Amino acid sequence: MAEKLPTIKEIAKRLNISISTVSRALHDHKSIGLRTKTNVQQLAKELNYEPNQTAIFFQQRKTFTIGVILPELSEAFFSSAISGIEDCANKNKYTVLMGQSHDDAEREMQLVDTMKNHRVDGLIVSIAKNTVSYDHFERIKKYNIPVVFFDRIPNMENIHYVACNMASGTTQAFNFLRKLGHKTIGMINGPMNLLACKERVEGYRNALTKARLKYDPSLIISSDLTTENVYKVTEKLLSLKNKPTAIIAFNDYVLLDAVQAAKKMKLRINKDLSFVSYANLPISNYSAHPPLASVEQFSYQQGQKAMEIMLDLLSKDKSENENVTFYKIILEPQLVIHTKK
Amino acid sequence: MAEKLPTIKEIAKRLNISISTVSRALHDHKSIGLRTKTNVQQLAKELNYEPNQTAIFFQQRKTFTIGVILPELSEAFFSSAISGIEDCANKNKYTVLMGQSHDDAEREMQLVDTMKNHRVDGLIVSIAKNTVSYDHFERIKKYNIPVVFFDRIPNMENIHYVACNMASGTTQAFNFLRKLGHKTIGMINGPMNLLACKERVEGYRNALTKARLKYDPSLIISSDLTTENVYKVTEKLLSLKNKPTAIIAFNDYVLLDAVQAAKKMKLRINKDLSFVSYANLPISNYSAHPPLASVEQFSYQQGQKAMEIMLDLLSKDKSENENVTFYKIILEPQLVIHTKK
DNA sequence: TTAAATAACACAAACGTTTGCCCGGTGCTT
DNA sequence: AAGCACCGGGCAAACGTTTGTGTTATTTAA
Repeated sequence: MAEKLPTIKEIAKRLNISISTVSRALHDHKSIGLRTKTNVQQLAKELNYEPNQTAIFFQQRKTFTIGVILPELSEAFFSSAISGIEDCANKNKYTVLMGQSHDDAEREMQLVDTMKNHRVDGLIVSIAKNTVSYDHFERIKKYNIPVVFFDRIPNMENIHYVACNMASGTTQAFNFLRKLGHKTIGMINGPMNLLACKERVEGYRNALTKARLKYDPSLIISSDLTTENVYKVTEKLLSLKNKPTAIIAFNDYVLLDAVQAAKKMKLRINKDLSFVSYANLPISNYSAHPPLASVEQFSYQQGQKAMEIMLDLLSKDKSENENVTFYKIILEPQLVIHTKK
Repeated sequence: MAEKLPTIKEIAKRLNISISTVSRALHDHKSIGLRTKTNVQQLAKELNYEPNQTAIFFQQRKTFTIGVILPELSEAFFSSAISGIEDCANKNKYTVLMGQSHDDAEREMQLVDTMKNHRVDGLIVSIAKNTVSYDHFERIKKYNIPVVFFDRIPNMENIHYVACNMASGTTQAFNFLRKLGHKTIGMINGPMNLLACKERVEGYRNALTKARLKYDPSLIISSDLTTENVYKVTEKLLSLKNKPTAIIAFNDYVLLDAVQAAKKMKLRINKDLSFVSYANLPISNYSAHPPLASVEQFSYQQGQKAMEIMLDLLSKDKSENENVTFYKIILEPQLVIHTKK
């Protein structure tokens, strides 16, 4: 036990040949004779030789590692997304170094630095909800480490990203509720520094305009997404003179809290007040009060797509990267209508 | 753009001093004069110098990286666990390299190899449900890479692990149902190669013995945990002559499927048939048919504890590791009784 | 038969750090 | 004045691999 791991140097010594020959033999290089080639490969098997990746990483200036930074793994949306990332990475010989920002901008910064020092080949990020400064992302681009964002996109120019068209999703949700007869529709939105939140407003207003309805700004409230705040915001919405009969909730988690708030106010779900939300997480299938419909955001696919973009970026050599066009992949979300059981 | 990253060599050249002096200056080594120390550090800032971790990893034979292999990140139990691992790792300057086995033993093997080649400092694993050969784990131990298992523990000697006492959890669940008046209690168990499943049976039988009841083996059925199989197994249980009035489900996901199966058979949940399950995932708080109680397995804490053990293992030098005693941390699960809303 | 091509391998540099050891100079003690 | 301890710093090896450039024989073409 605790034996030294075998190296090509060791193999070379035993076979009395040079290190470079061993290296080439193991790579099936054509300039090595069949005889020595088999000798080397056989001895390698015997010794249980495994190349030391850290040495290779160092020498090749490439780690075959992708850093993934996201807010919170316990959220189904993100665990599903990283699952898509990892599956795609794994198929292409990459591994995933992961870190959670816990929605803390400071920690996100540190993670970016850590990953940079680890010399990840690329970075896939879904930003923290309170990230407002993007210096750390600007910095890392200088290091020639490509960055691909997904779902939570910062407000930056010239970035690669994949996201869902939340405007369209919101419009779908809105129209769905309209068709059910709802005239006054509220929305619990998220922090406005997230692109997706701006898009939600956009989609909401588009739908209004198309329906020739007037815009009441008080019907859209931004929340910081904490349980307490969602309660507060929900109560606020339901206390308006122009009181909504339906609410579009930021996501399925927010929905759960909003439902609780509404129940406390003695409202009957699906009678006095209906809900639609985003994400379409598995929980909504089993929930006591599922939303009437949910905007599916295809988290797994978003992760997968982000990784595919990354692979493409990495396959091009740096010179090409200079004036590359930026990927902006917009997936079309899909309103999933939940049938009553 | 695409500038060469600064190295200590570069700094040395500019300051016309030796490389070793730069290295020591940056580490605040006492044998370096204050003058040169500040010079070096200042220039390092200016050039935006960052040490090349891949070089350091290589040189130090240590990567400050922990490999984590688990079945499925989309399962809340595991995403919560890895969350605990990552938080603990991050606090201690470690990063997490992660891989999903998707409950496939073959892939698990590959991941172990990949991680070994990446020279992770340690490995934390929750095994795939169909893993029966443990060669890959035996092998990696030879490489002096410590392995800590959690939750899904293989049937091996001399391993470190942290798990919940499922026997005790099952006994708690059983007694809870007994007190509610249930006489015939079924159990949907998982694959018997998992230690936790054996323990479930053990806990079940212990409770029976203590209550001086007879053991009916047909009331415990192993499932492979797929939706179809859970349906099948549930139907089988409910078709017994000695038909259970309550079922202990393997976990909250299995519960969901079992409930559906029961509903198809026109049974009224909580009247004709009651449920208790394990894991206590968030979904059970919002579910339409939550279990009467759930055995909390503290996934986050399990992950955290596993990482703590790992840190301890890594802090000891190899010589000590030879005849180290093996950590077997057993967390006491807690039956959480769900109050009716 | 001779020059040229090729096959098969060896040499050594390079990747960026860390670290044990060495060395010249200064100040202090006897 | 000689001995000593330090202080501040340089030299070079080592970590394991890849790869461009020799260096030989041996074969091939002319």
